[in-house]
Amino acid sequence: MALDHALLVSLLEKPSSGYELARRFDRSIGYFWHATHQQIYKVLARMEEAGWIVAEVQAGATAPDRKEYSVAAPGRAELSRWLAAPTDPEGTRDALMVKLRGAAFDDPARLLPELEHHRATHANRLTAYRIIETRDFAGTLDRQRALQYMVLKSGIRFEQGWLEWCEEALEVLRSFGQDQSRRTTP
Amino acid sequence: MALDHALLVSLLEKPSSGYELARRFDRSIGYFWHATHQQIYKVLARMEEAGWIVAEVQAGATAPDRKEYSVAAPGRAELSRWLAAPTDPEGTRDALMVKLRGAAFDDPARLLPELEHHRATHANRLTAYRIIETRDFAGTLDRQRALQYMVLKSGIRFEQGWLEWCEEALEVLRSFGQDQSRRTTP
DNA sequence: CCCAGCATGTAAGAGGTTACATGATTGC
DNA sequence: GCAATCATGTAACCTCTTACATGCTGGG
Repeated sequence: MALDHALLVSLLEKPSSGYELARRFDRSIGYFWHATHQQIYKVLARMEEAGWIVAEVQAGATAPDRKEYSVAAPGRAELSRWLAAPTDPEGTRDALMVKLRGAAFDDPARLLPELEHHRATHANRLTAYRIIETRDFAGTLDRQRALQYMVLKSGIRFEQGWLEWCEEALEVLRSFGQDQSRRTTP
Repeated sequence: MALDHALLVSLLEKPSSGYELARRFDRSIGYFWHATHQQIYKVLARMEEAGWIVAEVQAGATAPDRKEYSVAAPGRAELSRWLAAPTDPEGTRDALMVKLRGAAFDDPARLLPELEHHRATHANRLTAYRIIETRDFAGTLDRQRALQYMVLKSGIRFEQGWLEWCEEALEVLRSFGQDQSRRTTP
């Protein structure tokens, strides 16, 4: 149930419409939590009914009237409660790892494009993060900035780790290319 | 739909009952993909109906008869197809990052126990991986072993990154402890 | 005139979690 | 006798994804 809280934080940072939130979940916030607009609208409606957020309807300007949500006192209280409540680190679920172990029963070389694609993706993300780092987090930071920077830093660390691992995995897979045996269990 | 494939790989590595698979998903396989027994039984039933796997019923020994599943030709074909099909690196979803950004609107010190818990969890996992590493992956490795080792290495890299990041985050949070202002937006 | 962007949603289905349910065997 | 382990599942519920649906405004 953490999408609720991600939206609360997002709305505290800046009151927004569902549409705007959806766009932010495709960029900045999306780097550590992603969600589609369908999900977002549903959760916003639920939270409004619960009184966690309030909508200010801005009529006239747009086709369906724009609704700008902001966090109400109960929403703030709920966020505060959730912040102090312990959560276990989430279990990993990575299809690529399954594929690697599965490659032992197929031709490992078929994974090469996949791994290269992953490497490229992680390299791109790392570059994007580095740009944000120099642009937004140089010099002295206030408390909010410092916290945001910690989040960005986790992303940087993470992507760099992935990148290095991809290189290593590619080397290992390529070293298999020499021998022509196709399966370990034919 | 990747649990199907995780189970196929697992059954190729060793034909098993649903119960055994569930236990392995709580340990070795669970390090990169977790699933409950309820899920596993459902997917096994579906895959058996689809002809991907076959069950050998071992009657008599246990209360509900034990069913040992192994992968049939169509299952192998499906796995092969999936291995070559591209998948995007999955989007991150980390509640801890949401909490960090949320802490700017609350007392950041309340996150300390959570972060310490995370640090401890990642430290424990790292230790567990290191033990597996020395025990199972020393010396020369065949192809299957080399692939498994790559998976383990990603886990090690990952946990080490988390660990270092946790230390860093704890230091930053503690540095806030000096000033007593409670909220950025009161 | 058309397309991109803004803005809202509904609906069906797949996947995942939590709780419930049963029953034999083995070791203490 | 009791608890742990082996072994199978069902049911309710929630979340997430994918597809569908509508309609205005502004720029080229």
